[in-house]
Amino acid sequence: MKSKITLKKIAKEFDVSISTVSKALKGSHEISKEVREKIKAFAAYYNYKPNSLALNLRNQKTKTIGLIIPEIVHHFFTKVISGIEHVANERGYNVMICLSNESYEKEILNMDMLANGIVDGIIVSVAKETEEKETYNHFKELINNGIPLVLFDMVIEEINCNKVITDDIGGGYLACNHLINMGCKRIAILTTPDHISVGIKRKKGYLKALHENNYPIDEDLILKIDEKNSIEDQINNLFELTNPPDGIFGVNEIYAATAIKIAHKKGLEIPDDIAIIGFTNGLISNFTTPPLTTVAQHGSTMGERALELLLDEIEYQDTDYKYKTEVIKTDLIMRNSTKKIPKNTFK
Amino acid sequence: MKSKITLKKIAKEFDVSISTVSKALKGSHEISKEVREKIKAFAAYYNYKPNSLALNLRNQKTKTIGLIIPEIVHHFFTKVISGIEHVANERGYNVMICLSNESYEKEILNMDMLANGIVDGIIVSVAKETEEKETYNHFKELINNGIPLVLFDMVIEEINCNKVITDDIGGGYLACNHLINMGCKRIAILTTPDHISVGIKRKKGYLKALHENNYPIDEDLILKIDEKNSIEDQINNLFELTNPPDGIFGVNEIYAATAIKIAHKKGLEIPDDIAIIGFTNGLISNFTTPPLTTVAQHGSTMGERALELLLDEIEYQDTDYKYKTEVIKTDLIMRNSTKKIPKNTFK
DNA sequence: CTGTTAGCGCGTTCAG
DNA sequence: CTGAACGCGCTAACAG
Repeated sequence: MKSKITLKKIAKEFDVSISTVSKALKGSHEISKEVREKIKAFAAYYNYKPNSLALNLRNQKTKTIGLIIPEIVHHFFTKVISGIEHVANERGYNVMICLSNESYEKEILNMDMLANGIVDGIIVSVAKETEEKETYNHFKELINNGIPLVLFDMVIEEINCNKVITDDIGGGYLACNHLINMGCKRIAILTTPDHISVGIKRKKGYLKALHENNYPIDEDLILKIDEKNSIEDQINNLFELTNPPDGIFGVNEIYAATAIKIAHKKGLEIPDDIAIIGFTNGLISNFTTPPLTTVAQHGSTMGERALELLLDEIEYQDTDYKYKTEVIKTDLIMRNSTKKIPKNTFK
Repeated sequence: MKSKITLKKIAKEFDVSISTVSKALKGSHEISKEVREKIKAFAAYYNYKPNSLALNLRNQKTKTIGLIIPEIVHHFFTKVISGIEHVANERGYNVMICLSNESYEKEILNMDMLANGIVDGIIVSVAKETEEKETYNHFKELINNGIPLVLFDMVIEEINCNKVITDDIGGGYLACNHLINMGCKRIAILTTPDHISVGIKRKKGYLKALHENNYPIDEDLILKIDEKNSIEDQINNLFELTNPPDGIFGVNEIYAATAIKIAHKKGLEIPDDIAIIGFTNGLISNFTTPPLTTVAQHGSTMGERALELLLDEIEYQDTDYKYKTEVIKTDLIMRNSTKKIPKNTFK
């Protein structure tokens, strides 16, 4: 268990000064060829690597950026991470990933940790609890301390920084409109409670599509799922309505996949008796029976853009930097859970 | 964009020395109560936090550990990360996650990066390419440099360090045995090419179960899937055999779920015509039709144990530390893809 | 061609 | 009670 080799040790070995070694290793012509080669060979043999801590301290930058996400067991976030890693590699940065577990406390803990000089900038998707509490001082402090911040996915309007968001309204519209085109007459939405902004936005898109097509809005068909209780039970209630839906839009993959599961249990045919569409093109969608039509969110693009914006800000020289909000469009991925022959054509 | 506050700046503010400030903030009784309070108040107001880089450099430890995994878009790895994060939090450590993308080069790059003083220890699941190449010098160097290393999941026998592995043989045995108990007569395995050790081990368990039950071994039923080509096409061939299987064991979730998909296409009933079992209890298994019986791998337990072992080594004082290999048992998660009435009882 | 010095931010002697 | 000096490992400006 020998400890790491340092400039100092090499210097002692050859009985020269530390700076001579430093220069020699950088191939400086100030140092005689002879000494240079000797030192280089020795360093190579002992696998010398400059200590990053010391370099970072000296350069006042670390070439690493911090990422705080609420949960990692989500396909969307893993895609975001892939995107971030991708551009981080290209531009010579490292990524430090932290999980807030949707907790306000842990989000702050993570931010404090990262802010102490460890990273050059931070990318955050805000925890649900923080969004609920509506206390955002930790973000403001961060910005006050001059540490670049990019929010993505779950963002906060009032914080002045770069942002990357999904076009949730457009996506919700896309989904609902698709069901309408497929001939559905009673379209339900499985959404989140009111404090989750992405759920609200996707619902807004849903309502917009209904409105444009002169569909009535039926509150019975708007199910706000409380994740503290059984998701299956709540969705089940929808199927037991006297006037049940013939189309369902789940604002995430789990809700939609669970709806498929329950439809099967009820002996309904998908998509003939009921069409189902999800949001986020994750791992599950491809393996349900039938495969789930879904609104793709392009997580890795979001990750890429988020880091690019962050690095722009970090590496920006002048003082007139101005923040952007990028909206990433969604796409419809057609699969068999909605391949319904339009009713008006046939029946 | 004011830059971060430091001891130096506080010292200048009150016209005292840096060390006075340092002591005051630590509540040292060497400093007069008056000065102490004043400085503390000022520091709190400006949200002073000691620079981690400087601390780490001074203390020669960083309280962060590195994690290198081949891929993040895998439910298993996200569970491992959760487990690691969990004990990291408890014990005051941070985690730096890096992706090797199954590439030998990137694995080395990541290790070099982490080894330069950034982390106190490293946890790795070896990339497929590394396993294929069988060149493990980077691990040996790391150990030579005195940096604690824990391998998990994809491990290398010949490297002398702590290890945490799944009981893959036991799991394969469990899966195959279950199919036998369900009355399957011709059991196929969807496995990996021969250089992937976990695939080999799961197959070994499968063969053991066949052997114990006096089942013949039919090479036609052993399908080594080449992921460079279409998984669906390869599995499809299995169904077209003149003597097709009535039970399938997929060594991972994707293979098993794909088998379900194809069985549907062929118009087969699951589990009556064909029973299917997977490995790894991921997100997909719960949402196939029927839900997939599977061998659960306890990723988060593996993560917890891996970090615990690493911290044991890091914090160990004496020189007689000896390495362990922990084997994490698997469990059978019964769902409907194998709920077959034993043939010998009925038919 | 080589060495000295200073400084990144911090904590810890040791003198005063 | 307070401050100067040192060292963690490294680089860069400046002397020699």
